Amino acid sequence: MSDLEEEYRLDYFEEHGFRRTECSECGDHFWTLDPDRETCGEPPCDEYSFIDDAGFDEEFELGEMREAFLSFFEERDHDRIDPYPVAANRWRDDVLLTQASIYDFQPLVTSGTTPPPANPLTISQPCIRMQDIDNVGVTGRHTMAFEMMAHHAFNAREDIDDPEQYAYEGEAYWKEETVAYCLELFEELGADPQEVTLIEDPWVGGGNAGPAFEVIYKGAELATLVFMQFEQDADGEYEMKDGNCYSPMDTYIVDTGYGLERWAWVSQGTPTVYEAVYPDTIDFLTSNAGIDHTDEEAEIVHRAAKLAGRMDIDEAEDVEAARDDIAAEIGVETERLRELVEPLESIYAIADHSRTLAYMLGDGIVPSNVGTGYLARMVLRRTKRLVDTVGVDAPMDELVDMQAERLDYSNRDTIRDIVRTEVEKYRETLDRGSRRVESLAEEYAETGDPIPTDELVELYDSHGIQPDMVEEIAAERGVDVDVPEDFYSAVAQRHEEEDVASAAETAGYADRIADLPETDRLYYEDQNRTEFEAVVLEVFEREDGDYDVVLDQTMFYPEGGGQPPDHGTLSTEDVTADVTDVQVHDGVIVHRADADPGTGDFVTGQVDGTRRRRLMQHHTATHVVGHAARHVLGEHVRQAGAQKRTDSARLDVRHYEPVAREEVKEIERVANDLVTDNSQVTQEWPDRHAAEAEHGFDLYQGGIPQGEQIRLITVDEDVQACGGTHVSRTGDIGAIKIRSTERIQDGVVRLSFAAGEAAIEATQETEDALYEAGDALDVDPMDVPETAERFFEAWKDRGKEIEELQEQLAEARASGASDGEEVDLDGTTAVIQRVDAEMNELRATANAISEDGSVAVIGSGADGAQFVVAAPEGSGVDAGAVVSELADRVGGGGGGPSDFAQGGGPDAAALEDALADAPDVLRQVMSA
RNA sequence: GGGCUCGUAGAUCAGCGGUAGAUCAUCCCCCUGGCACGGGGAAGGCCGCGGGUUCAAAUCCCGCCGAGUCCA
Repeated sequence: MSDLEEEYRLDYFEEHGFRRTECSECGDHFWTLDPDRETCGEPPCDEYSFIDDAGFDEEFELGEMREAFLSFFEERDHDRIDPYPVAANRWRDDVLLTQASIYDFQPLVTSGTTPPPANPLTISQPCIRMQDIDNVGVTGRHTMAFEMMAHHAFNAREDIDDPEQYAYEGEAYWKEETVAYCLELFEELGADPQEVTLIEDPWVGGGNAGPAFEVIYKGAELATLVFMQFEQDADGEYEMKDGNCYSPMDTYIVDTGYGLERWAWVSQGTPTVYEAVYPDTIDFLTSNAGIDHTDEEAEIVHRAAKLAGRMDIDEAEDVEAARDDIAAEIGVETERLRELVEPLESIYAIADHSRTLAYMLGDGIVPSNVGTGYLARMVLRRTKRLVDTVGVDAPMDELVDMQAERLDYSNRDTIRDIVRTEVEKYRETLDRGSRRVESLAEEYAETGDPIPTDELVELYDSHGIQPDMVEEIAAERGVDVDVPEDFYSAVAQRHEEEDVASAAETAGYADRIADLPETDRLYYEDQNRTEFEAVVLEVFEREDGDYDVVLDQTMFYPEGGGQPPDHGTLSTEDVTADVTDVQVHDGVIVHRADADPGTGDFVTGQVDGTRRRRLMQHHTATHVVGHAARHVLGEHVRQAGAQKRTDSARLDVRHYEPVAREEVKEIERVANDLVTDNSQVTQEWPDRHAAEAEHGFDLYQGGIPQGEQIRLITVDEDVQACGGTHVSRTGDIGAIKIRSTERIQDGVVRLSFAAGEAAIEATQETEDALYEAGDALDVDPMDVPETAERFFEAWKDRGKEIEELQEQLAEARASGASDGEEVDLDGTTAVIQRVDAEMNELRATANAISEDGSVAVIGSGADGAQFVVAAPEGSGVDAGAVVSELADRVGGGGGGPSDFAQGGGPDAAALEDALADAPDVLRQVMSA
């Protein structure tokens, strides 16, 4: 195993007089200019020394700092790149949120598949790290939202067999320049280089690794310089700290990260990072919450923050532990300190969370119960709780809007709307929750037991009610709550048994087609042609008897982008094979055919034109409907999935509330206006970075394509990266009919629609249903709604009337008792009667008789054989036992409480005999 | 994407195989000089929809629709 030590020996250090030494406290190796330095500089080995003693010549606000950084690197031949969205799942599917600037370039750029937008480049990338959520506000240094300033260089080895296989070649720069830039930046800002240390700290992440420096200045970690150059490899010669082995890659990448907030903080020397980042917001929130400290109190808070900053506090729990020490050092009671500091901690967190929400919602995340939407919902609810606890009296949408304004988002109205909707939803959840907890607390108040853990887990997991809320409500009713220390792991326990379905291994194509050339895709050349000539390159016989045919070129569109494959035929002079499926694997298009056209032969391909045309209409219509939905519902609307068919298509779209009927009509109108405009639908193949720069990541609503060139489809103002086939003018769609909308998940709405002939068919189908309903009701179709309503009302009235009549009839029967047999049972009268009617009537009759003081045994042969037995109180007859015995005689069963029972069986023929035996049965039961 | 919970009167919920209930709201009557309260009564239900099991389903099973919630 090679050690990485050599990797850190740079000429730069040699030339500038740096020395390598080992920290006397933690044992890490680091580089320094200071001949006397013994410790690495990072807490806990050293303390923060910039608080009240700013680290640079000038103080920088956030924007100033960002500009200083970016222009510094611009002056040194880096291209400035616009930041990417915080929703990283807009361009990659392995993560939800952007957590570092390098996320922007993974995986396609780092692997060398796609060129970077510029090389080298500099960027200030907004990031969100949810894992820090508990620390925000409390530790003084953690923020959930932050900007990672960075300079990146993408390099590829030239001493390999085929340097051209990568999207970039040669070396922009590597370690020497990276370190030099970093220290030059410090010097330019007026930092004392003697106080800078570079700690050797190998980096590992996402299957890659490499040497790295943590750059520390006055106790604060201000930059990380990562030299990504290894990839995971079981046979690799470098063993990294994660225990895996790594070997060198052909590409090697400079990945740096400079935390903008920390740089601004160090430049200002405020006690906490929040005061440097959100001075205005904090002023607003403190005055709004009515927090007004005396000079003495302000001094205590200031000293406490300063002390906390100096300590090694990396987690919120550490703060709690440190609170006593801090209070002692300042000379105040711990409790007093807590009262002063805790509201401020909440306010810091509110400021940070509001900014996080502004980023998330500004970048188009819609709150939901899945994905990034869920994360946004969690942040919003947490913020709302903090706002309520600390007594801030401003609406949430205003707090978020303040940040959105600062971040210069243009969709602020939508953001406010979303926040208001979410807050309202949360209020409803809390209402529901407290009602539930109240009734539960009352239940346990009666028994005197504490509310057990499994009830708590259930409340949290299924109803979103936090244990502290349960405690609060339960306490009002004097009920204890059993909250275990490891509550959240008890919740996790519940999820542990969930099965992890293993993905079925698909297609054994990979090795079989690896040597075949990529198929020429004729369907992009002329999307309206259906006939073509080709040469058969290879034929594989399938296990099911069909054949997989590979051609040199094809007009057949393979399944992709939610568009199903073309069907059609491949013919030679001898054979005509039906094509029923077309798939693409690594650029090789495979046609599934029911006959073997013969390898090496010429074939004539014929695509099923009707099917293709219908699919194209639906595909273009999908773009049109998406565009119309965006127009009507708002800019946040984005595709969350789509499927096209020959008779209909569906488009799933992110939206935060149900789509109203009026909105559906409006979308339909806008969409059909686009059809009427008959504008050209164009395709082009621009460079991907040029396309991204011009149109943004909204291009990738249908998925993220690979490669340096991407295919763009433009329909009116709507531009999307799309591999599907499209009609050439919007007029060719014919018509668009939205058939239904439904809520797929919270935050996702499905629009189902039909285009072209299918739209006509869909309309006809709906009309048919209406006509049939009209026929059935014998009214004009237009009168169906009114008539249906009238009929439904009349039907309900009749039900009530029947019930009333049945009761009257029952009473008449009971008082008349003419056709019933009366039996005397030790002073109590029993009436045995056959009434061939339905159960309701039987019950009513039995009830009426029983109310008159007699035992009732009613039998019916209307539907099999059925009995109802009712016994007045004190009769000594167990109705359940009687019914059970009688029902047994007609081949069934029955039962019920002793005063009223019912039952029956299929054998109607035995009913009379059973009723004849009833007196005996009654006597038997009474004596039993 | 997966797990869990819930759909019963206008609202909130109970019932969880055997006659559909409570509270609030609504309407009427009584009490009062009037109001609040109190008392008496009435009206209000495709028990989400569709299948299945059963002599019998609001209740058990399956599917669908709708709502909520936790996790990745």
